[in-house]
Amino acid sequence: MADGAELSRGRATAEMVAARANVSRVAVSRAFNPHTSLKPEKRELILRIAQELNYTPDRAARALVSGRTHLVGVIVPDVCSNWESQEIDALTTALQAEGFATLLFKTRTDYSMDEQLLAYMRGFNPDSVIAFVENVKARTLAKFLGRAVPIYVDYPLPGATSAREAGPLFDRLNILQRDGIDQAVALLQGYGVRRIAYLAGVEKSRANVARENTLRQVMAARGMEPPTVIAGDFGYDAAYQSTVNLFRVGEGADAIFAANDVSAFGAMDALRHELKLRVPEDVSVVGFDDIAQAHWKSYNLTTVKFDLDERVQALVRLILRRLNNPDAPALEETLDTRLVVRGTVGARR
Amino acid sequence: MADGAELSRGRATAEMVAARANVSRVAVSRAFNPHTSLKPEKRELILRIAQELNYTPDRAARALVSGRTHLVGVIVPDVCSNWESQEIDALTTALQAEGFATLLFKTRTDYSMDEQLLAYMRGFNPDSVIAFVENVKARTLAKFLGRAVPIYVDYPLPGATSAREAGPLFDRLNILQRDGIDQAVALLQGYGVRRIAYLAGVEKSRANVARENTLRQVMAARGMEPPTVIAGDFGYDAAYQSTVNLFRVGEGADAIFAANDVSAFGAMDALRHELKLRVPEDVSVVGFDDIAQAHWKSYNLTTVKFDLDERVQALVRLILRRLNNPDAPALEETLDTRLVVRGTVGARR
DNA sequence: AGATAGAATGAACACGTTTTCACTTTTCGT
DNA sequence: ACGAAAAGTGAAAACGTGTTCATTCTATCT
Repeated sequence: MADGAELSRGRATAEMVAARANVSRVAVSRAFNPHTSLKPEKRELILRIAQELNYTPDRAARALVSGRTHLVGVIVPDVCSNWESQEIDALTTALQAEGFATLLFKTRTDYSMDEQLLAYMRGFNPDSVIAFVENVKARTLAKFLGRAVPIYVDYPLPGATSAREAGPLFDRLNILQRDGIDQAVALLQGYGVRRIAYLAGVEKSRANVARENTLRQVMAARGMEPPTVIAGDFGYDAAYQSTVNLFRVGEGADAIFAANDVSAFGAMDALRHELKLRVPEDVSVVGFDDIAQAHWKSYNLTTVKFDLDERVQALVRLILRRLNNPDAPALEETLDTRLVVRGTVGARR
Repeated sequence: MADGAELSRGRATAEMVAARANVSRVAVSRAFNPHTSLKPEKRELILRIAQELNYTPDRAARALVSGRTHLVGVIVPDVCSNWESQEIDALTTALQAEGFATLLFKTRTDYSMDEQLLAYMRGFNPDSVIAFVENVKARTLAKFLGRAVPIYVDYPLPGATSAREAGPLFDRLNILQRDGIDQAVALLQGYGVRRIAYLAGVEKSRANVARENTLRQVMAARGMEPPTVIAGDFGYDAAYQSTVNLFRVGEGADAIFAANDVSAFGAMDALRHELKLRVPEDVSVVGFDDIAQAHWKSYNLTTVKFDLDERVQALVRLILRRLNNPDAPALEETLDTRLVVRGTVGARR
């Protein structure tokens, strides 16, 4: 029963399992790969011995020969931002169930280092990439990512107006913002709101631009004056300050439409605790995302939601599809948004 | 100028760079490894050509021969939980700066699948592991992790009473809860608080047990009756319900000491919006963590803080130290906590 | 100038797996 | 019971890099 080979780096190797089981090293490899032919009892024996020895095929070696790392790179500007942390959470769970793992990278909030970061990430050879980046051109992405599969969420790539045009590597998941925003504006209008202020996110980010433009279109379609825009960065503190300024220095508003829920919280706290105004009796507030905190009693925020689970499922489906079929034509899926009505929109006093 | 080799899998290889630069493949390898001897102008030439060809040494091949993946596995029960998302964020930034990447895994909130998850993670060969797991024994960890370096945060491993005893693989970072909790209790006592309720976290989690025990000890040392304990799970909703029960069915309390900030928010919202009690005039509230939301105006929470940046820096320092010197004796570092006074503790009406 | 130490170099091997390709054994239909 | 088809098998060749080791070149010292 002497297992000829020594412990290599503390881990068992296929060679050692083979020696123990009196089979060839190739048989061990086959035992771990489902679509190969191997006598069932032999496979069983090998797997048992492998378990005894605590053996698992080395992923580095596997990656070297197969070109697959089973890593999915995720780039976000801010893990703490509640929306993104919820997305990362759901994504990690889903990927884990499929035999993958999340490789996390952090870009800067102002999106300034995106290109270097992509190059850095490429070094880890992820099989696929989900990126919340902003200032990167389609061809740069193609250059850096090599054979990896980026799935570019939410917004069109600059330099490629459609998924098709960007080449087969770029699948895309769109969020149709119009429905939810239209429902929100309709609700506000029904309560007699006339002057809406848009509390912006990071100025040139595509999320912010898309939301602001959609809001403008929707309001115009309903015959309303364009919204006042006040600055923000998707964060609480900036939202707080901007809201205070809007009412102290500026002209105020009947309602605030925030670029995301956290901004809405900042606006609400400014209204209530600094400006001594009531929500919604004096000013209505609408958010975007429907993060978990939106239902907390202190805020109870009316907000535009898109279904996170649905989105993550779609993302993982796209990733797996492309990995199994790298040359399939680019796919584009679209998800809806809808308004979740809670307590921050109401009749004016 | 014909570069003899073809494109391999879409990526340039050291062979191709060597051919272009008229040097051997070994020279290319040396150009990318700082502590090797290579004529400066030659290294420069190689690096230039490498950049032209968009070449980076393949990490899978590198990992195969060196045994280093430059991956750090991080296991958390819940990415969304604000404390953990802030930790992940800081950790990712710090690791990125050192040439590593965060490999993220999610365990279940009740910590039930920890062992399988460790085995799964081990398959990816992380160089080091930072785990928020609960029900895993020291020897199981040693078995699964092989040569990887787990750094076990906050709480002693079951089956190993000291870092030393667990063997050289286990460094540890302790949080000294006593100081901050004592300051909080002193503050409460100063305002005449007598009956404190402890709003618990996940029942058997080490974070919860440590906080409850420390609170008991501190209160006993100050001559107070032991706290009433009410159930919780570190989340908002459970905290909300438990607080309502405490005052509707149970005996109430002068102050609530919550296991973490999110629980404290749930308790505050229950007090204010459901029970129509004032904070702090009727009931004082203290949290634990000092997450970003704690300073939001709606809560303005008095809470026990430990410095996240300090902690993350210590963690990364420990990781790098062990990677450079695998056989160094186990190290144990300790961090302090302190009370951050805001507006949720005050004189009773 | 000669001896010598040190740096620079490339050939060969190692890392642990998957895959191809012949080859051998088993299974099945008649 | 025979042949053909199918399934099972192991030797050898990849995959792309880091690391010895013996060799050649260069610069320094006496």
